[in-house]
Amino acid sequence: MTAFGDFVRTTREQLRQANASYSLRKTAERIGVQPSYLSKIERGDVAPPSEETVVRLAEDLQIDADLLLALAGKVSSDLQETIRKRPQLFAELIREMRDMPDRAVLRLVREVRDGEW
Amino acid sequence: MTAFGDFVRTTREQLRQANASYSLRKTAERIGVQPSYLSKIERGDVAPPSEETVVRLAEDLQIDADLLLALAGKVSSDLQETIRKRPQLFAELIREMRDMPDRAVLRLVREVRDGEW
DNA sequence: GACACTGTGTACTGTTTAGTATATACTCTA
DNA sequence: TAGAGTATATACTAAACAGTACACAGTGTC
Repeated sequence: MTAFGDFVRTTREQLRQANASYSLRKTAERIGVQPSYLSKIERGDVAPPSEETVVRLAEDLQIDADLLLALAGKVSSDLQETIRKRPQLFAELIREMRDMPDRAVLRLVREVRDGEW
Repeated sequence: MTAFGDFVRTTREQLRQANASYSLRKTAERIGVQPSYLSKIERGDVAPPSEETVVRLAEDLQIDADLLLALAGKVSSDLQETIRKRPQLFAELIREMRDMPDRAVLRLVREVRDGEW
C-alpha cells in the first residue's frame, strides 16, 4: 500500500522516456534531497516526505500539487489555513459535500466562480 | 499569542462559577491528562495538545470541536480525509470561497443542504 | 493544626518526523 | 577495462511532538 511511491516512480519513469534528466539522481538533486532518500520514498520504504518536498516534487514532475499531497496523506497548508479562519462555516460546508457526486460539487464550484456572490 | 490557552482557561473558569467540578485538576482527570500538563496548556507554556485531546477538551467544556481545533492550529482529520478523497475538486472549491463573505458561504451551505442535489 | 483541595515548577521520556551520509553493486559505453 | 552513471542498503541524527511523574506552595475549613 504505497500509492504515493508507486505514483511518483511511474510518473518519473514516464517522463524519463522522453527526457533522460528524469533519473532518480537528477530528480533528487533538483528537488533538493539525497538520491537514497528519493529511492526510499519511491519504494515506500519511508513515509512520504514533508509538504514542502512533496510540492517541489509535484512541480518537477508536473503533477497537480493537491493531488500529490493527497496521495501523501496531506492537505495543503493554505487550504487548512482558509478553513481555520472560519472553522465552523467550512466544516459544515465540507461535511455537507462529503457524499455528493463529483458533478454536484463541480456545478457548485462553477456557480460560485461565475455568479455574482 | 496563546489564543488557545486563554480561551480554554476563560471557558473553564466560566463554567466553574456554576459548577465546582470544573477545577483544573478535575477537568484534567476527566479528559485524561495530568493536571500539570493542562496547567501548562492553559498558560501557553506548551503547544496545544493532540487532536484527540483537543476534542475531549472541547466536549468537556462544551465548545464546538472545529472551533477549538482551529484555535489549536489544526483541522479535524475527518475534514482532511474528505478533502483527500477528491483533492482537486475540494481545493478549487475552498480557494474559491476563501475571500467570500460569511453570508455567501452560509447561503451556499443552506442551498446545498436544502436543495435536491 | 491536620486535611483536602487548588494550581504550578522541574525534570524526564518514548515516539515520530524528516531527513543525511556513506558505501555498495550493477550497467553501459568509449 | 576504466569511468561515468544508475539505483539501493545501512547506519545514523537533530528536532519536534505529546505527553508523564512528582514535588511543592498556597488557600480554605473543620
